Amino acid sequence: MRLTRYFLPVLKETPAEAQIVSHRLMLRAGMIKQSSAGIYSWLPLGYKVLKNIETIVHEEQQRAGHIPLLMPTLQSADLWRESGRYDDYGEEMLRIQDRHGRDMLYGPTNEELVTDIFRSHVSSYKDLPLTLYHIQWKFRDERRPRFGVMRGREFYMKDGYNFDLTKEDALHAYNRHLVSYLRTYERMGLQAIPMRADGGPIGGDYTHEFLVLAETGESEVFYDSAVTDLSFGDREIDYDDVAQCQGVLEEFTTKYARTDETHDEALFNEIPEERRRVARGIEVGQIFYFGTKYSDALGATVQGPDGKPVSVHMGSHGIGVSRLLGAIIEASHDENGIIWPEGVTPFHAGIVNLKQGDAEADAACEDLYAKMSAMGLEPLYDDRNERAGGKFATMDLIGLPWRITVGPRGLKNGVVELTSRKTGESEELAPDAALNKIAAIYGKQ
RNA sequence: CGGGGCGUGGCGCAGUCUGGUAGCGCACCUGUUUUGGGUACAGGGGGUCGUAGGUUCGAAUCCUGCCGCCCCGACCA
Repeated sequence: MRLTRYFLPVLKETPAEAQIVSHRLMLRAGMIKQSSAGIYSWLPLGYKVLKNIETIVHEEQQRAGHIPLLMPTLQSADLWRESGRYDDYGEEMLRIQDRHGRDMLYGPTNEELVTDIFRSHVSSYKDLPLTLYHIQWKFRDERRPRFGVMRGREFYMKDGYNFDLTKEDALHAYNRHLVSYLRTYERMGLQAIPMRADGGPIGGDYTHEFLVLAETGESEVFYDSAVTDLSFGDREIDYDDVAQCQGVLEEFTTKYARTDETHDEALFNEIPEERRRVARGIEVGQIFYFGTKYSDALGATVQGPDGKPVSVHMGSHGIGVSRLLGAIIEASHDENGIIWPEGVTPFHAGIVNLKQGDAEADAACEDLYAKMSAMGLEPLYDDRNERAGGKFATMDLIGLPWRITVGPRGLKNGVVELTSRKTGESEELAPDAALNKIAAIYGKQ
C-alpha cells in the first residue's frame, strides 16, 4: 500500500478522552474512532489488525477440530425466556422491540442460540463430540465503558461451545481449548497465563481465565514466577490425544496462578518467597465446563446407545478478539508508539523514501515495493512528500516491526537501512539483502 | 448506580470569575524555502461556542432543564 493512497489519519496530539496507553495509541495511529460511549468505528489500520487477529483465532480453532459457523447479533427474547436468563441477565442486556412489538435483544453471548441449533439438528450420540464456534459482534451495556476497545459495549468475540456425551469427553474438550488458546496467544506475540477463575453467572466448576500481564490490567493476579517461564513453542499436538492435551493442561496450570477472585493466601505463601508475584493482568479469554446446565434448561439431548435420551455435557469458551488489540498494545509499545508483533502487524514492513521526487530514491523504493509484493509480503510505502522526521515518527507510531529506509546518500553506496522497531537497531544492506532478510523473518522464502 | 469533571473549527487548548459579538498551537489549502529524526516565512479556508429555554439593549460568558463524553468507585469478556 502506498501511503498517499491509503487512509491513515494519524494524530500528533492525544485526544483528551483517552487515558490508557493502548487507547491513546489506537486513536493517534488512526486505528479507531469513537462513535459513542464504548462503541467504535474501526478505521483501515485498526480493521486490518482486527482481521489478522481474527484469522489467527480461526486457524487455531480449526486446527483443534472446532467448526466455524455464524449466528446473528439480534436474537429473539423467547429463547432467553426458555433458559431463564431473560430476566436474570439484567441491565447489561440491550433489549429492543421490532415493529410488531416483539421482544428482541442484541446478543451478549450465544449459549441459547447455539443450543437451539444443536437440539434442532442433533439427535444421536453418534454425532458427538461436536464443537461449534463463531466470531461475532456482541453487545453488553456496560455501566461504565472505558479504556477504548478493552472495555467497550460493542465488542468482537470468538465464542465456542462443545457438546459431548459424557463429562470425560467434555473435559477433554476443555483441555483441547486450553491448548489451542495457548497456541493462539503465542502466535500473536502474547504471553497469556491460564489462571484459575470464578465461574460467575455462566457457572461451572472448571474454568480458567487467560491473562496478559500489564500494569493497566483490570484484574489483580497472584502467581508463581515459574509460570512465566513456560512456553508452548512449536511442539506438535494431536488434539485427539486425550493424554497429551491433559498433559499440557497440567504443565500450564499446576503452578500457582490465580486472579483475586480465587486467590488463596495460604497456598500462595507455600511458593518460595522469591517466586511470588503480585501483578495486574488483562483478561483476554476464558474457558468453562458447565455440565448440563443449558442442555437441561433447553432440552438439548441425544439418544444414547441404549435408546434413552441423555442431556449433553457442554462447555463454552471465549476469546476477546477486539480486546486483544488493546492488550497487545499494552504489552508491546514504547514512548514513540506501538510495536506490533510480527504475527499481527498490519503491514509486514514500512518503506521510507527520504527524498521523494529524487529519481534514484523513487526508483529504488518502487523496486523494493514490487519485489516485496511479489514475495507475498505487504509493505507500506511512505511516498508522501514529507520530511524524514515526519515519516519516521509516523512509522514509529503505527509500529510496523521492520522499516527499510531509502535515501540518496545510502544509494550512492548501494545500501538501504533495515531497522527493527523493537530494538531500534539498524543495519546497512544491499536492497536485495534487506528483502531477503524480511522474507526470511516472515517465512516467505 | 454513587462521587467528581468536561462540552469553544478535524485535534489540543485559552476566553467564562468581572456580559460588549470568538482567539492561539497543531492539522488543512496556496506560494517561497528547507530536506537523513516532526524546517522557516508569508498568505488563506473552516466555528449553530453541546442543546432548549430564561435574564439582558446585548450571552461562549449569568440562571434553569435536558443531552453527550471522561475520570474514581462498585460490577463485568
